[in-house]
Amino acid sequence: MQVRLEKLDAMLKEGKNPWGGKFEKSHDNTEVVANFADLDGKEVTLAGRIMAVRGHGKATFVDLHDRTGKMQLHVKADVLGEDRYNDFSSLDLGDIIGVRGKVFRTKRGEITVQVLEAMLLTKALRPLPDKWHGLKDVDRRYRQRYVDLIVNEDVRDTFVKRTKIIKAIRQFLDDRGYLEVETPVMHSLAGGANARPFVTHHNALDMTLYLRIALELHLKRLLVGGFERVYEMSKVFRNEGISTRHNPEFTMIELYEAYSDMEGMMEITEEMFAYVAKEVLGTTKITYQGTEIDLTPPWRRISMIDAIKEYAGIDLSGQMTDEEALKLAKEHHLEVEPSWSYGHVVNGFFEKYCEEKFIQPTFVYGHPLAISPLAKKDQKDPRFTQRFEFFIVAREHGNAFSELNDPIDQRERFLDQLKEREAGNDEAHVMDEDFITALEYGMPPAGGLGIGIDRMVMLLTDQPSIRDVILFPHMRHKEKD
RNA sequence: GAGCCAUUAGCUCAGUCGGUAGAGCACCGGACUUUUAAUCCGGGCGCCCGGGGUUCGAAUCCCCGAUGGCUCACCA
Repeated sequence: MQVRLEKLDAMLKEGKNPWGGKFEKSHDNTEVVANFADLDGKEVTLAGRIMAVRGHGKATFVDLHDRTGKMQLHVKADVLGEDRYNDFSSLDLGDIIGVRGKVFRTKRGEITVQVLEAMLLTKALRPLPDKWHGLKDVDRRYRQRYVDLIVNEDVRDTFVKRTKIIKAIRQFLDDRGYLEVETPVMHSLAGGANARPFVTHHNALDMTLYLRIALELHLKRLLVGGFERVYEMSKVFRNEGISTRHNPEFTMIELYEAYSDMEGMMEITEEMFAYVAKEVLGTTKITYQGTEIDLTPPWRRISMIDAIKEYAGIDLSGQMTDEEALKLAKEHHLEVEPSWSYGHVVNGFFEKYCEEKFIQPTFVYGHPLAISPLAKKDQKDPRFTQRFEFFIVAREHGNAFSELNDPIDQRERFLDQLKEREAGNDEAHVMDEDFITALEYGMPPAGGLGIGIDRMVMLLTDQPSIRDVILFPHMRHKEKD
């Protein structure tokens, strides 16, 4: 860096501008390669970052990278003249330059641009990481993602794919008549999910606000308002632990469709995954961390009670009291909370014995009422709801239900949640009177679905950690030394 | 929050039994006009994550801390 600062000083003294300005590119690098037949022998202007230099005395080869890829430049003293050749030679790896030159093919067959004119557009003051090993230090890769992106091509590819995935989801829903909307990020009540919120404060109104933990309750208000198909794909925030599958702020899509139900949401889920995989990867058969995953619809469907029967060998289908359920939990060494009822025990067994089994895409439906305060009851067995979660590579990717639209039932469910909260569960839902008022105006029967976008991107880009699909993941504040 | 592991040159990594710090790439100087991890010759490069301790002597052993990774817990 010291040497580069000296070079910068020298340039400034000579009256040269190391920080550039507008530069007209005639082509991107890969366009030159793609259109070589037409461009052979013609002039082009290119711009990008110097990523490799191979000097041969009075001639030099340079790899110039732009957003599309690499182009080899050939720089010769007898073309540029001695002085300007020497100027060029003083450039460093990492510098951003613009060039004008003639397209040709080298003896070795590589399409190359013979440089006729070159100008420095930006001086890089810091040296790049090792050209061969790249940047591996995970801490720095996440904290200084810009460096990661400069040197690690596969990282760039992952984030380009992420954007394509999100675009394909929008396309899929827009084609089905869905309306994309924006609802508030700051809520006076953090509802719609079981999670602890981030808390902030509005000074002028002197009121506590929460960053949203879900999109649910506002989107359902829009169903009341007459938007029959809506979705929002955006950030939500949960004040919880960080892991390879959890980031405190993450991207979620929730969609709601009037006159649909849980089964309609199953169809839309499997079709959406298949559509997106096909658009972005060209296939519905993918590999995740060495395991073949087949996203082709239809996916397996199994009830939660049947799953527990199959994988834990425990039959919870019969009528039983909360005490009996808790006793059963104890016998199987399932850790329980004092506030738990039958429904929590069912969920506990499911999480302990079943979740890890669902490698291939699977809908698990029929969640207990106690853990599903916003879902319609199962008409045949009111202990359960018309709700499903779906699992791929043993990870929950999303959650859906036939939406509860009975305001009287909804009020009771909220009251039950408040009891849980009083019993010590600080993630239980809060009462939202305005939401109940909205339901009282009439919300059409509807199916609703939420999908964790980051996990979906992990799956489709074969990345092991959520931090590999979030450009700037949350990191602990590094202590200043 | 708990356990285990890691942290050494700009980057990727070695460093044996505790004895004055090493390689490749990058960088600097030189040679070289079709190379592509170019090659060849020469050179400089260090708060060994931080702070204590043990020791004649610590990158190395011990303790505390920071940051990261993995696993677990939490979290649908």
